[in-house]
Amino acid sequence: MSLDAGRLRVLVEVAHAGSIAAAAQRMSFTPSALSQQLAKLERELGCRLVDRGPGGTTLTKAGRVLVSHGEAVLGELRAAEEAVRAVLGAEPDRLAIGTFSTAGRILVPEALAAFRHDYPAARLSLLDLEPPKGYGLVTSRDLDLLITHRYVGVPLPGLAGLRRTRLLTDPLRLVLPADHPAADQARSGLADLADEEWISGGHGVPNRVCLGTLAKQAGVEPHVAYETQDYEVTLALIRAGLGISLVPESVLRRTDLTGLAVRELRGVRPSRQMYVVHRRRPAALVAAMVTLLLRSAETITTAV
Amino acid sequence: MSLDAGRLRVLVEVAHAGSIAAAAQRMSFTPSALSQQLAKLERELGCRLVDRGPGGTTLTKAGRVLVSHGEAVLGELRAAEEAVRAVLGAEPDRLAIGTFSTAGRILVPEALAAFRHDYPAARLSLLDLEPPKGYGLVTSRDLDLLITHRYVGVPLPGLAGLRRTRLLTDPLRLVLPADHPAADQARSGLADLADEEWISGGHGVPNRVCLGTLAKQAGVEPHVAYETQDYEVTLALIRAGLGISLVPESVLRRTDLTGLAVRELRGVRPSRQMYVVHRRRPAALVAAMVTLLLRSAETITTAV
DNA sequence: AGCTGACGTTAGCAACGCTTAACTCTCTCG
DNA sequence: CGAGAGAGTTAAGCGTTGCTAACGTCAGCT
Repeated sequence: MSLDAGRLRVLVEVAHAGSIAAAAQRMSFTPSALSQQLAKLERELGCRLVDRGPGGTTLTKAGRVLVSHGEAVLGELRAAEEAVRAVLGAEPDRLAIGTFSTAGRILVPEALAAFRHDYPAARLSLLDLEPPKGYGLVTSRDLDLLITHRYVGVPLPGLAGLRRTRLLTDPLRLVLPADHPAADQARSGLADLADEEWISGGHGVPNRVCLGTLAKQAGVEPHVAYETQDYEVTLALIRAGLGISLVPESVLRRTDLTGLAVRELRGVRPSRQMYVVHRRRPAALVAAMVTLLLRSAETITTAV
Repeated sequence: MSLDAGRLRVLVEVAHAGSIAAAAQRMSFTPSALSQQLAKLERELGCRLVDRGPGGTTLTKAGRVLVSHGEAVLGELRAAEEAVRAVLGAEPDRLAIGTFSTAGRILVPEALAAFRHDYPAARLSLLDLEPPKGYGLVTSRDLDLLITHRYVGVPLPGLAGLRRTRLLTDPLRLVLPADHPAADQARSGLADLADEEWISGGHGVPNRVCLGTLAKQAGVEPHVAYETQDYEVTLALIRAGLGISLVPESVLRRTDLTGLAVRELRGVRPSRQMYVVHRRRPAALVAAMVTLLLRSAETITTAV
């Protein structure tokens, strides 16, 4: 006897949604149904898969392993269905793209416009995802394409059977209020800024990890006073004189910079790199979109 | 809504067994149950998957496509289960090997003996399979290892995510009765033997395809009077003076050759090549067995 | 304390899927 | 040529599965 694909789907959905209740809503079931399916799955395997806690569930080690394999199973199931439809003469016309916020503003629109022109019949869907999430959704074919990034110093997620192409390198700039004392120098070292109040992402966010790594190399520990994921918010805080931050070049290019001073860090050249991730043997639509994204990235790079 | 893995399993079993009734027996169900599952699968997809004929079923084009993807799904399901067991500390101890008859006699026993010595706790299972069958069983994890062959001129099956390693090249010899007129010459061409009665496999059997290809190159058409898959039978027929045949070297080495004359074909050097096929990222047991098989193959080759 | 939100449990009911038993079709053999 | 065997399908019956609904439990919060 073998595992049931339906139960695996439940586990994967619960893992993605973060709680049984949220997954149940997505799947149009009652939480009870999912809970029972999970319990049965755990009974079959003889081990716990999720740790039930108030405020949501977290996966056990076995659960994480099973989720990643479950995504592969779901992906194969969809591939099977798609292959039969292809035999019947149905061209795939759906393209689901996952992207992080900045890319969604600076990289995707241009590519999407060109794509609409080349394939007017294609049905596009977009999903916002913050790195390093989303790899599993490509494996399970919920996404055809994932645009993600990685700050240098943060390890890249392993790609099990996926393909990853670098789109562009996005250097990080030091941004401070225009009237800040350090704004006079063209370059400042992290050590010189040890007493500043920093603005960055929360614990574990790549953003924050990168800042921590850089500071550690400089022998200092930054004081993060404000935590936000959103670079627009970050810039507003800086403008208000509440702190300083490292902000990607690509974000700055599309923003009003009045009241801000943009400098380079001394000694190091931090950056984040943007990638596009898709399955091996991409369909025609996927390959076309990758090409357009690369072109869009090139436009940005050469515009520097 | 998506395909059901259980129904895919039914389709795959039916494809392998060649008929609904045979698959039902293997799965301990009634033919009616499988028939209903297949019907439902066809209804869901909106196309026929099997052609019902008296004396068995054959797959439609869509059916063949779905079977190959179904095998991938089943393989992922087993991989998922195995991965969880691995997290729980269970070492895999099962090794299922598929082999064709000659290899089962000349190549496998030596490797198997060494394997038993190195891994006494491993549970081995063997399955007889005639090439080019068996690739799908590796994908679906029914087999961990497939020992197969291919006569030159016969196309190799495509390997979707599998790895194939050549074990050895097995030259084909012309075998005729000891008192046959042509037995005097050390070499004879196929054109010289155009009027002989040949012994070979049935239509579509690689054996037969190879003979046909060689003969076509020589501008003749062989008259196949006796059809058999079994080389022992073939040799017995030759000994009885009923015909001649091409027989692999490896078969001849383990057989009593009295009453037979072994010669080489003039002009061509036909052969069959033996391969071992397994999944990417083989488990420790699989990798060890491959090594032993390669060593066993080397022993045979150098013993020439 | 009492409330809220999230999860687990139990009872009940609907749907699914298997078996039994008939039927169709084709090929085979006396 | 008609009986029989083999393969597959269809219809009816029934057990199992898996859902919902209502209730029970526990942690954190006001």
